[in-house]
Amino acid sequence: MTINLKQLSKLLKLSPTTVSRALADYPDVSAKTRARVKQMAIQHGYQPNPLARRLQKGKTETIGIVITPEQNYFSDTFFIDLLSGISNQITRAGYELILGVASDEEHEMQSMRRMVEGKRVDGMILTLIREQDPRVSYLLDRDFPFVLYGRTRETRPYAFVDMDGKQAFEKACTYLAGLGHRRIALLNGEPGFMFPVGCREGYQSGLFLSGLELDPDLIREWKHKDPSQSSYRWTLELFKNNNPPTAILFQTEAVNGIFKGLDELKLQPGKDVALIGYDDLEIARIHRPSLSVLRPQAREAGQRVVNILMEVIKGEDPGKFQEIHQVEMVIRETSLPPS
Amino acid sequence: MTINLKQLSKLLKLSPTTVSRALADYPDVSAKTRARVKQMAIQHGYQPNPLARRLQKGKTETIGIVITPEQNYFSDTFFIDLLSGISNQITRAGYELILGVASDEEHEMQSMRRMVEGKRVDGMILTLIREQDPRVSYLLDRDFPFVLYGRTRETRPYAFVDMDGKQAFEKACTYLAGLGHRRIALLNGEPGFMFPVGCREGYQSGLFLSGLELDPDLIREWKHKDPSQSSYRWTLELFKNNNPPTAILFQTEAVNGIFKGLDELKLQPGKDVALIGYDDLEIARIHRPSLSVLRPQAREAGQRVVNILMEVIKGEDPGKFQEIHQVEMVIRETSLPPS
DNA sequence: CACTTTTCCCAAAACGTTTTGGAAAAAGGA
DNA sequence: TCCTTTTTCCAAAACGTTTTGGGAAAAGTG
Repeated sequence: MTINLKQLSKLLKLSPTTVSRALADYPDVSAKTRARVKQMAIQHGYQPNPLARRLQKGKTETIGIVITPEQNYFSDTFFIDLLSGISNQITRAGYELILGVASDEEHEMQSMRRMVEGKRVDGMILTLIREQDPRVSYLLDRDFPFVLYGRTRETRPYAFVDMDGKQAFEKACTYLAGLGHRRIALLNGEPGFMFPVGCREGYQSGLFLSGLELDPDLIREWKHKDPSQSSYRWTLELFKNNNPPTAILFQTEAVNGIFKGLDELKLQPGKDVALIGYDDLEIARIHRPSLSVLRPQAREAGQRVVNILMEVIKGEDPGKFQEIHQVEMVIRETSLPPS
Repeated sequence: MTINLKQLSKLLKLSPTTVSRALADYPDVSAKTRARVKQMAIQHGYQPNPLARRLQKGKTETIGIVITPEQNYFSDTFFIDLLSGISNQITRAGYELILGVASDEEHEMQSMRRMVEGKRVDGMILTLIREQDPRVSYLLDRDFPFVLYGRTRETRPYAFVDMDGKQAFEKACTYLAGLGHRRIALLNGEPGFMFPVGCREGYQSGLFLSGLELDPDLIREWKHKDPSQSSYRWTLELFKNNNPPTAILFQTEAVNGIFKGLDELKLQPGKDVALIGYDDLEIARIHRPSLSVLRPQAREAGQRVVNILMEVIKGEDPGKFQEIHQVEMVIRETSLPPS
């Protein structure tokens, strides 16, 4: 059915060497034969066998990524957008994306080690980064190429693409303060992960810039394993306060719980309590009133991650690639002045 | 760093042949040397280079899958559960899962062709199957191994694992009728896909078994691209009926729109309208009242898909593998008798 | 014309396995 | 003991590429 290099070269009455080099645009094959080779290759639908090529080149032409189901990041459009950017860029480079699905931290590490130590990939992409992330130290220790989507606490240089969560939350916070809100709550992601750290920094800095004082009673953290339930409980909690918030900042993942809590408290989202979420999930656009959000460009970030990883694989210094992307704020209907 | 077969055999003062055969448990190597070889292999952490092995064996040891972002199947736990079952089973077989992300039908096909014609995979897994699915005919035409999660209209024999959507909806329908509901609506998935076909059949058969008549006004279809919005509109529509439903069957993906519609109509889910959804998504468990659902076992299905695919790759007749899995019904709080 | 340079092509080696087809050594049978 | 069978090992080939290291022919130079 499919033709290989030897057969193609026989057809052309050339050596496999020349055919290979013609297809790879080496200068030491004449323009005429190159054209002839390429034409014949197309005509017979020749494609070099990837396995043979990779073996010879000593490269797997493959990138690995491991996801975890608990990772509610997977919910809705955000993660799939990131993955889409990653996948498309990898395909464009002629590479492959191999996927591991791990049920917990231990299997996550195990899956990654299989890829790395089994010589199954040239590089790794990591998401949902923890403050202390064993995956990062593992890869740094053996000098294996990788790029983080996110950041971690690590002094050695490494490559990452991250969203500017700090600046985003600062922007949202000062925006709300500018509308007259003085009691702004933060329903943040779970500690241990790196992302909530930036959110909190931005929140604090936003309060400070607006001349507001930080009240620890207005900060709560929901659980990754169970965003809706935990955020529901914390919402009720927040309003037990005798000086309750008039606005809440949060990750959109937690929105169902918040809506539910507010509903139970007979508070109308947007009207009685201003809301701004991080991530523009479907529910944010659908809901009435529609939810104001901070919108990271996941697709673009995914593409950058891959481009950077390719450079790192080529041997570039990972420390050179540390990108922090701006996050846009989309004002919809849940960010009005306090009533 | 890592050792290869030649180096290992030198260490053992054996030929590469013998070492290779010892590790593969061939009977023509003595128990003693086999033990010696294995011990040394473990000690040095030897792992055969997958590229070399695959090239020699003429197998990629790789399975491909292509997903699309619109595929709101991706939402929440369902699809990730399926993927998790697939991934784990593939890993167990020493294989790899490569992932394509395609933005539309055309790119979906393109991505699959790259995998198949580029000799990048030994088999394909297909999800979100359409009634007429060009992917299926493509693969059948070139006799390439594949397994469907779902079914399609195709006379040639092929392997699939599917959920018994028909039986599930029949069960839900008769259950509701048994409670006294006489006006049961179906908010079904988009035509063109295969899945809603079974749902509708089950719905009709359930009505029939309960001695109820089918009213076309009680059947509506939401759009894949926009489940919430379209189901919201259809919910409002359903209750404009001068003989409105007292119960709705639907796919849980569409639940947000339904809740919203009912809310606007001042109807309480579970109390004024009974609801049973297909798929046990997080929202179904979280919501108060909690949603009664039909629960497919996605993880198990994923594992079966892989096991079957392995058989088909070995050359077994695909027609032998056609599995329809039972779907369990979970009664929670939204399936009460009519008020 | 004789020499050097450039252009164009190729044979052979290499990548790291597994498989094929023996062959030597040991064991069994008479 | 001699012949046959079984056990245990291995050299060489193969998988399909790319790279290495030339080498012959053509073109340029004086």
